[in-house]
Amino acid sequence: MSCESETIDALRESGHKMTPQRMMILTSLRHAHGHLSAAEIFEQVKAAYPYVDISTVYRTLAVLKDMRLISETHMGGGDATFEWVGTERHHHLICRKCDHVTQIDHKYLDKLGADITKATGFRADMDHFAIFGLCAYCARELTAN
Amino acid sequence: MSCESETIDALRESGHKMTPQRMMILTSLRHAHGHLSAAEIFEQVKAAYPYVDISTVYRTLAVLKDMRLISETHMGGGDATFEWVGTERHHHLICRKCDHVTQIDHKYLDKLGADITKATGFRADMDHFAIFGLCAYCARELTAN
DNA sequence: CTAGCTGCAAAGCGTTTGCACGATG
DNA sequence: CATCGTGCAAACGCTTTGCAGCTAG
Repeated sequence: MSCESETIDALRESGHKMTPQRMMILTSLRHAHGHLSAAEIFEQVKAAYPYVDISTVYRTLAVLKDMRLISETHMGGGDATFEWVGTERHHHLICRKCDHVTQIDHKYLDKLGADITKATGFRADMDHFAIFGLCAYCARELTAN
Repeated sequence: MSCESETIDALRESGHKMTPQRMMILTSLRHAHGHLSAAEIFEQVKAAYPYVDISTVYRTLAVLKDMRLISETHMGGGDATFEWVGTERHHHLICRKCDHVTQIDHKYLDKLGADITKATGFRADMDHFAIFGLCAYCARELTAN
């Protein structure tokens, strides 16, 4: 798995150790195209390494989040989801009626971030956004009534 | 408290009953300028009506949220916050370093909502947004290092 | 009168923490 | 060999739910 080497180096340089558990959590997040809950990561890792504990997953996620290698998002449901901060950024549109999730391109939010910084000096994290609303289908159905 | 009358009517028309508890939760939310957690609402209501239960607060908040009279936002900390959906909409900028919260005007997000609808048909709830990032002060401090 | 609301108590859920052992660098 | 990470188990805090009695319309 040499494709993870720069991540491993980043961890080491910030004083963290590399363990098989962390390796697998890392791989799980990198190979997942989309967001994973802590429980989903736990299941994936456990498939290959049955003795991992959910607390190890949470602890590793906290480290990775601090290093800003992953992002955490609360999508309305009880649990948080985590996602690798890759190059192609995207954002989620979550329907509050049917819970369907679609994605939108980063370009829609890019300008917003720039505007906010210009106006207030605040540097918004524009990695990963969860926007709630009504999807096209549910909106149509609701106005029909 | 005749200033709440249109809200009461709205509740009645959607088949809900008006109770003293709901009245106070409603008042608490309307008079609060800003966001309140369920626990904060609970405390406020309990001050005037000591026998309320926290579960009543949650149940009422669920009803109000369904009717879109209030909005729910997860601001990073463990608990959700609720806010009256008034006329002047605003959004929160939350610093991930110092946890300082500032507000921005609705106009910055208005166009974003319109763009998203045009592109995807998704009707975004642009009532209340929580945007994470670095505030001007922390951003300056971080780049200085 | 009857659907809906309340208080109470208990459970549920995702998440966090204390501890002693084991692994990493 | 010192430090950091792990598994285990238990605790945690916010939120939800079942139930019997009460209340609004």
